[in-house]
Amino acid sequence: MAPDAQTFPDALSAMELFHGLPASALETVAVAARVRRLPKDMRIFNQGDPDARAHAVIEGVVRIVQSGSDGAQAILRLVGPGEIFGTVALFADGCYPADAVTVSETLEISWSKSELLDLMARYPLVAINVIRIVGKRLQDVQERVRELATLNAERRVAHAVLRLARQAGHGATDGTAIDFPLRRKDVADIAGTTLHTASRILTAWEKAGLLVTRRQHLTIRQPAQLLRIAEDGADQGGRSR
Amino acid sequence: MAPDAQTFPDALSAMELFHGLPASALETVAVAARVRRLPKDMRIFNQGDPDARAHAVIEGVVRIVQSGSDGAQAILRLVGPGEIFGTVALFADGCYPADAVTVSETLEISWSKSELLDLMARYPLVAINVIRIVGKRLQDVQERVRELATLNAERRVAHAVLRLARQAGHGATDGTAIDFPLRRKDVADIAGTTLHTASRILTAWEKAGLLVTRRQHLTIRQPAQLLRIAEDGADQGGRSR
DNA sequence: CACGTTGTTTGCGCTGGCGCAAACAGTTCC
DNA sequence: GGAACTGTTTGCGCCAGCGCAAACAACGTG
Repeated sequence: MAPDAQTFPDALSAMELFHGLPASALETVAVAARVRRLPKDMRIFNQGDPDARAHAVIEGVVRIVQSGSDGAQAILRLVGPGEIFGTVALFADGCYPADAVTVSETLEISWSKSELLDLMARYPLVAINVIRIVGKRLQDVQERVRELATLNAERRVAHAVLRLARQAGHGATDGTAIDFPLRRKDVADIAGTTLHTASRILTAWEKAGLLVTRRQHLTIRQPAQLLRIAEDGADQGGRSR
Repeated sequence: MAPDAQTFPDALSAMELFHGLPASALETVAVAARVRRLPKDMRIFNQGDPDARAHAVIEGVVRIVQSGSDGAQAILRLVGPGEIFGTVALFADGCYPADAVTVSETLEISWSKSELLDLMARYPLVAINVIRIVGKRLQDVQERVRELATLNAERRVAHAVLRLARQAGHGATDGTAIDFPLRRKDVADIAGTTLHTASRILTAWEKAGLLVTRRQHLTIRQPAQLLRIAEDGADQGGRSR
């Protein structure tokens, strides 16, 4: 697990960013990179910081949060292994548009702007990969805009939970578990609601047997039912009324 | 105004997509392009259509709308002259993620996937431009996610109106006018609220003198006050309570 | 083990803004 | 000019879900 020359090429070649590159290219990439092992709850960068770098997660999870002038904040994304983050800032105004904080202990790798530009110039495929990655993310976020604009709180939470499961779900015998600490507040900030409403909804689902929660931990038992709530808005009658 | 060889290079060189390209490259671009003049309310593509092309607006405005399984829809973007749209689909799954409909008569230009890839291969700068454009858009949409998740209806409408003014505002003597047809329903679908709520808010603002509306037309008189509502949530006391 | 910290649940009241419905006002078409 | 259409305003009732507050539960720490 130590960040040595052995584990790197594997981790790098598994990244979508470097998909399709020859092994020799990965060497170049590895040489240019800065790698850090970060403890839990470590701030990697803050909203508005200049001189952005291109980051990626090798192990662990990073939370991307945007805060408003008031305290209110929205979780834009949870970044898992193999995914990049903080990269679009390089090509826009150079300032990070959100905060990045580790959710659990994380192995992070990053490149400076000039290093990334060099890589893209040398391997144009990297640029294509960036476009594909950012494009997919744009589609995701746009879908979320529609959800926030048109769905009620329960359906938004359902979408949030399913998205988390799809992205970070670790299949267990008794369902799909999310294997990093996830607070009620986090679910709320992802779904665009309050801690209280999110808690009530999750509790109701737990009583209906759709999922199980331990402190900061969540396992989905009946994804089909959740999906139905997310899509139809059909509550299965599990909640008291 | 006719789409002839004279007007093209000008329009193309003004596009951010081709920023920094030599004149000779623009010739290549122009040759590969398909250009169409479209009437108002024409559907350019539909959500889910395969075989996406890369589009751009030369004149006019195009509305990008995403619809849910129920009728509810959100306006993701209004595309003005010089802007590209429908392009990220090329690099993702090849299917358009939303509908595109002309808001007014529009001169549209487009390229097929292979043509765009050729252009990017020949002129790597185009790929960089795409990344910058999509990156900026991603930042915009992410900001909107936070707004939808944390702000109340009035502040969301204020942000929507200001965004429209910034993007498509035509400065007149008596304020900033938006010079394409804009219905109350459109404002609502942008701000993530209902036609009724949007109407009430705009009417209140009109009574307070912040803006003037004629049918499908809107002129901002006091952007500073609007900005204050958008930022602080400070209602200027113009609305009766 | 006692204590502080952090996360979760839940009751209660209140309100923003949604939903319905109806009237009204420009526009286009015949 | 009348009729059909499209867009806008507004009144009214209601409820989802926010906000407050308080109790509870799990965890870490000395």
